[in-house]
Amino acid sequence: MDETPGLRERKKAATRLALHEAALRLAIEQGVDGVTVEAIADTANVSRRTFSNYFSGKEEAIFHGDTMRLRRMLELIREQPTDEQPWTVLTRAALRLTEETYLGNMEWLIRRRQLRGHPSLASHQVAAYTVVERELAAELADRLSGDDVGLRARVLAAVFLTTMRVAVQDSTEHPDRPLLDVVNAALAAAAPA
Amino acid sequence: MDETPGLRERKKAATRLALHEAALRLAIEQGVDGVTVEAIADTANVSRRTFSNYFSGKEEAIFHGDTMRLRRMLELIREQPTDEQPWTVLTRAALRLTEETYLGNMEWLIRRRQLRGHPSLASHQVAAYTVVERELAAELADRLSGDDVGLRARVLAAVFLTTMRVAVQDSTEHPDRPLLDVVNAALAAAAPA
DNA sequence: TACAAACCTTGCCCAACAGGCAAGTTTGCC
DNA sequence: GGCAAACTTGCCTGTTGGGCAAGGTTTGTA
Repeated sequence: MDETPGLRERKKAATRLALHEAALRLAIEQGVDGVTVEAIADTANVSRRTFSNYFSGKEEAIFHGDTMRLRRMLELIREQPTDEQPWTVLTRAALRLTEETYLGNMEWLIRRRQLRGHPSLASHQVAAYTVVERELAAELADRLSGDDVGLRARVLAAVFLTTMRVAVQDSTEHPDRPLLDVVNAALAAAAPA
Repeated sequence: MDETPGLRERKKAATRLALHEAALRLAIEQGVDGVTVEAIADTANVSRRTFSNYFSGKEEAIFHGDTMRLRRMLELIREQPTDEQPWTVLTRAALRLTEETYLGNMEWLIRRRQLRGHPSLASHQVAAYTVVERELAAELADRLSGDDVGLRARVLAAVFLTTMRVAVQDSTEHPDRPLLDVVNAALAAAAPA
């Protein structure tokens, strides 16, 4: 374990974060279509060309926060014993992640909710969630047995991620209800037999 | 019921279909990135500008086949009695749709499978499936009762559609296995408690 | 049948964008 | 210190989405 992953890596993470935050802020302020990649890059004190080295488009930059959360969730899943019921593992990871979100960078939730009313983003959010689908499926495949392990793992991963996505979406539309509640209810509704 | 929805509508449907087929064929032949919107429009004997009147990008054109299938599935769902278990309704609709796909335009399945190996499309396929999510959720909400009807309907819709998507994806990667098998197995793995 | 309104297609246009390339700069490592 | 790998930047090109307005087509109505 390298405590400090090297200056280069830290700088990259910093620029990526700066770009993400600039994108998110500008998108909230001026609407997604009102923002240009150039404006985002300027705000992050970086050239437009460099933006392209980090993200393939503004939407990807906007959802980098979600991406980081999902990566963290993968960790939480991998940390758990392999002899537990897969859905139990997933549920626990989801709830822990939600707690962390509240304890730590609650910022995320707040700004995330302000994206409400920019519906053109929906498809890109979905895309962000499906990026980790294969990775999660691979992890789950190790925890399954019987027939069709590959397919069942993919289905389980997709079902879980889509449920999390719906929970977050629903939560942005009902900001008064605690996210933890929504996640709980959503997972309960999706729990496989 | 109007048997013939008018000349104008028929022409539009024809153009849309021509664009879709051109997009699909060219994408299979030359790879998704190797095709320009202009080439697609040319092949369909229509101006580049007109393409934009029908689709927002080549990927949307490519997945128009999936979109039509999903619209058909919505019909199959609406046709069913409202006092059945929602998941039963969904399962039945999925199986009927799969049968229809085999009986009628088997073309779809064949060409669809040839898209394997163009992974950049994955996110757009997901997008195509989520377009109908709200519509399906609305339909399901009428068939649910109890608490959290709105959320549960959205979760159910999302879970079902994502399962269908995974089934189709998996089927393109295992072309030897009948699609009906895959759909069955996927739905069984996702069936909620 | 005539005709007006609604609707489609097309060409022209422009700002935005992704990404290849090469020169200059920074970081990692010995 | 010094070299190699990696990163940033500017420049450039082909592609793209979509606004606009001039024509042509379809539809509904009289």
